[in-house]
Amino acid sequence: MDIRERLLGAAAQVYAEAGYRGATTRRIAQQAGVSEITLFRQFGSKEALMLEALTAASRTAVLALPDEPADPVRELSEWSRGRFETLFRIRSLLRKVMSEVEEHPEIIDCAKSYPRHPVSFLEQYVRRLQARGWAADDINPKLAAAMLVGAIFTEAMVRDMIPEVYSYGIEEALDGYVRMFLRAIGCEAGSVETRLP
Amino acid sequence: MDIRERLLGAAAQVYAEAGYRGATTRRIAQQAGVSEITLFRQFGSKEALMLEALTAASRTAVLALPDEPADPVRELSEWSRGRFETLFRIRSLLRKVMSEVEEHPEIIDCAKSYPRHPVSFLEQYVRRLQARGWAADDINPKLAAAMLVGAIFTEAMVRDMIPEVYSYGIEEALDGYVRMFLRAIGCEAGSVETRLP
DNA sequence: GAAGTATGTAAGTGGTTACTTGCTCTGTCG
DNA sequence: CGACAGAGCAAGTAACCACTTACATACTTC
Repeated sequence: MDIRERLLGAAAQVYAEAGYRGATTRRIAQQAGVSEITLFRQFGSKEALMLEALTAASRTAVLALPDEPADPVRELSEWSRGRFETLFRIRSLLRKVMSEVEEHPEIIDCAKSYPRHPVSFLEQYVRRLQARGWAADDINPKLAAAMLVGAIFTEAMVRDMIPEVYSYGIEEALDGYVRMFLRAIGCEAGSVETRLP
Repeated sequence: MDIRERLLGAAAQVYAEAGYRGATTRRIAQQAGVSEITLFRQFGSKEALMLEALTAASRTAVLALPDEPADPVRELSEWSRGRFETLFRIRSLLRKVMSEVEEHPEIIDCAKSYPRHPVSFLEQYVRRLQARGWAADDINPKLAAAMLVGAIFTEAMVRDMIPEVYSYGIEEALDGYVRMFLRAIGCEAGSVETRLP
């Protein structure tokens, strides 16, 4: 593999493990299997390396929801599961970024290369459900989306930290969240099928 | 004020700003307005100081919910608001703890001096709603509690980081969460009053 | 007033950090 | 074969880290 890419990958991994201050150039070079001097010759400084590494690492595509809702339970279950898995996979890196944004605001700018935030995908989906009469009109779509996404986000962040609180299985949890979410927005289990042509 | 307490407070504050590695003994002593030597004479080492400071800082009482539910909307709104304010106030410290648990597992042990976790308070409340027939029986109380608490937690953690996503007001958000939560567990707006004697 | 306690200043310990300099090795290309 | 580019090695820079020693100063307490 290319040495630059090895260094970028190692930088992201070590940063996820130890944060900015803990990600020493020595440790990154060792992880990449190259000498520390090569790191500086390639990127000039630790800051330049970390910025490029985090920008590359935050390029994770957000799963889309169908434009035409057909089976909300299935579609939302799959989407929630994908959302959780993405967040859970990068949870260490996310926790470091969250804790260091105040000190290094520039690191969130490269993480904000997101074209759109997951909440707005779900928000649009809720709007479409409302448009077809499958969800109550007095629901604020943005708030509803934020609630489900927030619950999933918390599972991904906290689950492995306080296991005695989050004792249930993740499958069970996501299914439960989706079911309660649909009830909350007035999209009951049987109501969709009966309204289908 | 006592010098020990000043140092403990300063340690917690600097830790919340800069994390463990960034909370240098020099900076803590400066923040407390004492000399660095006094810090070491009082606590022996940075580690001992930080452990004591974080243990003290995590002693935040969890608001209780009434044993006898009477007005779910009001009771849950007040509880959610208190929960959010607590989390939002210590959000910087929480973010640091979350990002450093993997490296320093001992810091979560002192934070776990919680007698009970907020989720279990809400879980018990949902059980009591179910016992009186105010909530659906097919709802998993622990999951329901985790969903609302997770949504509030996410608001407290992320709100000030990506304001363009969380554009609505926090009052509006908490009210919406409580309303959707009650719908989700089958505790509709009018259903409680009609069942009251 | 003497003794003891708590705090301060000054200076320095060894270790680690990001980063640099000078030189050597190794592979590729003409 | 010879030129050259990219990588490594050894050593060293100044700054910062947690922590220590030696000594002076204030304040209380008997």
